Formats: sequence, structure tokens, C-alpha cells
Amino acid sequence: MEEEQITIGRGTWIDKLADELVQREKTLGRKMDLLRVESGLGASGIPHIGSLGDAVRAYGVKLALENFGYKSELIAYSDDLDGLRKIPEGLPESLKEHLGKPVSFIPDPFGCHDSYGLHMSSILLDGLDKLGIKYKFQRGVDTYRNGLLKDQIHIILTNSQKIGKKIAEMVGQEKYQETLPYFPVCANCGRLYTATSYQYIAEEKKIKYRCVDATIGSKQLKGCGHDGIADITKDLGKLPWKVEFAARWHAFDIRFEAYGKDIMDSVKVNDWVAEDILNFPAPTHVKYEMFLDKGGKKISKSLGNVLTSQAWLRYGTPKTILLLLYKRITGAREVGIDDIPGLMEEYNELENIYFGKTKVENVAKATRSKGLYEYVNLLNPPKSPTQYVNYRLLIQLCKIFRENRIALVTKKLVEYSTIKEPSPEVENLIMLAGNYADDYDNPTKVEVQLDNISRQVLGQLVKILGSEEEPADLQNTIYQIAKESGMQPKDLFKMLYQIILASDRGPKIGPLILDIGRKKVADSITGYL
RNA sequence: GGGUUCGUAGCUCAGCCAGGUAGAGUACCGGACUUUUAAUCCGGCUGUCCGGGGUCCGAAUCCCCGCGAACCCGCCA
Repeated sequence: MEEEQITIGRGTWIDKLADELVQREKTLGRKMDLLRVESGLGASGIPHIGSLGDAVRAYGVKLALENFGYKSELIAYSDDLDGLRKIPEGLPESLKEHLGKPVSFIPDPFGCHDSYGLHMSSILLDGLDKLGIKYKFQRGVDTYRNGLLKDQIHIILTNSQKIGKKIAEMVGQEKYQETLPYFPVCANCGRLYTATSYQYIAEEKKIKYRCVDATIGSKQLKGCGHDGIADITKDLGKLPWKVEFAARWHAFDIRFEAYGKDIMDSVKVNDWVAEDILNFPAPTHVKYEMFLDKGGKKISKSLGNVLTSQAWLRYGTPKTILLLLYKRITGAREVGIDDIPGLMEEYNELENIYFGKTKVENVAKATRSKGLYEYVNLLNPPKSPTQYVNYRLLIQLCKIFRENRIALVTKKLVEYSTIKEPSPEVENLIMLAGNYADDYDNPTKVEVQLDNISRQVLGQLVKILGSEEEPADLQNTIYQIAKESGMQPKDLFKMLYQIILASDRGPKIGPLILDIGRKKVADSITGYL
């Protein structure tokens, strides 16, 4: 054993991937003064937290490349010229009249952005901003309007027969043997997909199309019958995905792009188009699994069941999202809000390893853990450890203290000597854990059964709590009044926890009542009498 | 029809992608402490790492075959 294992970069899968990329580029002999990476951002629906994964991971590769001494940048390409194919769950039916139109030309149903597409991509970009991901934003609309892909479109259209045949052969899709691989936006009705290209006039770089009925999914879209000519260098229209990536890779000189397994076939075709039609070696790829929502969890009532980064950040720090996405690329399947406490804890563990508080025997694994910590901090880790507070403990405390929460929980943390003094960071953690406790760990109210003796005892307690003077030893007092009335102290304590915390158990009752406030507890009890 | 992932403690899962003593949380059981519940601390938790084969000094981890489950593609982007 112990033979020297060469550590690549920081020892993570990201470094390994970046290294493969560099080796490949060297073999190809391409210029390496700028290694550009790309991430495609969907703009057709509300972005799931998994949608961030594509960009976040591409950014990780960019960091790794820079760490190796190369210049790199991330292009975030928004697919906002794509047509709306179906109304996402939870969005108004009124969008129906816009089906088939590019998402950038559909009004924002939420009324806060210039268009539907901009609304959706803004949510995603906002998520990236909150994580600290830097990118160069490129809109599909601008790309086509400014003719950035015109040369690639021209080559693709002049090779359409060859491409159509190859697509059929590779993935069994027959349509491009008859239709040209270019979707104009119908000049009359503004729809994609219904406008079918039937002739390319190469000398003029113009395409002839007819707007006819089309089937999208199970829905039938009516064409308007318009017969038109579109200029591929400036009129609106786009390449289908089967060839568009290749055109982008070539035009923007992209050397890396990750992809989800759902578009595996498209990537396969695009790799071929890039190499054989555009004569541009395809970028290095990595394939990842889709994130799925866990079944039956309430995530958002109004927006269907989409777990957005915004929802996540209500309970967890941005670093937990980065950790989720950087810890590995394979295997991740179901993800939900209830993963946050674990990830909060895992981040703390990584920090302890990074700062040497926790020793890890296996050298390779220690290196990898430290590397992961560095990537989660975007290769700019803090100089000293942050105050450690156990997130689950915070949830427990937040369940107990709902009012004046930050002050009371902080006080408890100082008492437990979990922290030395209040700090904005700890306050933030209390807020996050508090949201979690309120939204997801909310105990259901229990019916408390009271007999005559317990009513009498509770009444007595209310009197004590209501008096101006603070009882000297409340814990003992409660114990005594139970005994005096012949009631089992055990039962009284349980009853009190049920009333105060809606739980069978809790922290030591005396101090707890004082922390919450005697009057307030007295009122709660009175409500049950 | 094509493809991918997953299968590890009663339960939920991590570990696998760079092979090196089988792990966590939770549930449950026991002990310590407490004037009582709780909290806390300590210990236990019975493992065919789905089955079979291969590579290796060494496999949960890598390769092949099989079984089971889930997902993606087979419209379109």
C-alpha cells in the first residue's frame, strides 16, 4: 500500500475531469489560452434545484482549470428562443394561446419580468448569484438575432440530407430526412414548430417555410397557413437541439459541457455534427443523473411541486447546495428539503477535517474531503473555522422558542456553551433552522386529557406563575404540588410538555417555563382549563 | 426496443467514480446522571454490503453475467 498516489488538483472528481479535458485538448493540439465551458439553462419552466447543477458543475470545472493555471470562463446560455411546448404544472391555463411561441415572446404570467422566458431564467440566475457562481450570460434570442450562428446554420443546412440520414441511423428519428433542421418563427403567427422548412436557398441564406399543423406531445398545434421566407442571418428562428449544441460549441469555442441523461441522444448526435459536419472536435462531456423530488412532500403549493433553490435557501445555506452538487456527480437521485439538516452537518464535518480538528486515517480520503470543502467554498475557503452549531440542535431549540426566537435561542446556546457570544452568522443559522422547524418539523397539536385532580393542580400552577414574584425553585415547586395532590409528578410533567410544546417530552421544565415567560405559559395552561 | 442509475444494520441512507479494519442518523434495548419526565453521556443493535464469477497481496468499491427496483430516451426542444 502507501505507494505514492499522485493527487490531481484537489483530489476530487472535478479535478480528474478537468485533467482529462486538458489532456484531450493537448492531444488535439488546440489553442489553450482560453478554455471555455458552457451550461445550457432551460427557460421553459420553473427551474428545479437540479437545474442549477449543470451550471454549478461547469463552474467547478472552470475553477479546476484555473487551478491548473489555465484561463477559463463559464457561458450560461439561456434557451429562451425555445417554444413553449406545454403548460407546466401550476401555471395558468391562459398560457394556452401562447403554445408554440418562443418563451421570450410570451408575457410573464407573474407580471414581474418582460417575458415568460426572462422570468424563468431570472429565477435560475438569481440562484446562481446567491451561490456566488460567476458566468457570462448569453441569450438564445440575441444569439440568433445577431446572427452569431449564421455560418454554422449555413453549413448544417447545406448538409441537411447527410445529417437527416445520420440522425435516423443513430437515434431512429426519421423526421429530418424530410424536414430541414431549422425552425423559423412564423412571421404571421409567431410560432415555432408549426413553421416547417422545405427549401434552403443557399446563395441567399434564406429558407422557405410553410406554417402548418404540428403535433407537440399529445397536443395538436394549428398552423396559420402562412407561406414565408426567413433570412437565417437575422430573422428569428432556431436550430433544433439535435444540431444546435454543435453550432454553439463551434461558434463559441466551447471545450466542456455537462449534460443530463435525458438529452443523451441529442448530445450523441451533436458530437457527430460537430466533428463530421463542422469539423470542430466536440467538447469534453460528463453525464449526470437527474434529481428527482421525493414523493409526497409538500414543497410549494402555488408553484406545482418544483423544488427551487429559493425554497432551499429558506432553510439551508448556499453552501449546502454547493455541497449537494459537488460531493459527487453520479448516483444522486431523490432530493428534498429534508436533506438539508444532514448537509448542514456534513459541511461542518468537512470544515473540521479541513482545519485538522478531525483526523482522517486514509490520506487519500482526507485530501478528497479537504478538496471538496475547497470547492464548496469555490476554491476560496475561509482562513479560520466558523462557529460550530449543530443544525439539528437548532431545530430542537427553535421548536421550543417560537417568539423572540433569536434572542432566546442564542441565550440557550451561550448557556450550553455551544457558542461564546452572539454573532450574525449564528443568528442567520437560527433563522434558517427556525424556518425549518416552523414549516417541516411542526408537531401536530395533541388533545390533552384532563381529569379533576389535574385541573386543580394546573390551576394552582397558573396562580404561582401569575404572581409578581418569581418562584425560587420552579422545578421543585412543580414537583411538590404534584405530590401534594397525590398526582404522579411524571404525569404532570408530560401534561405540561403537551400543553407547552405539543410533545410528550422536552427540556427541564422549570428553566423552560422561565425562558418562555411565566405569564405566557400561564395563559397557555388556562386555555386548556 | 435502446440506455442509465440503484440494491449496504429493523427503517432511511452514506461509503463506491483514485481498492486498504463495515459506517451515520433514526428506532429499539441497557447503563450512568437527575428529588421527576426530558436532555446529556456511555454501551448494545445479531450485516450473505442482492446472487454468481473474474482481476488483485487485498473488492461494498474495478470488470463480466444474472435477479430485482427506479428513471430517461423511443414526440419535441
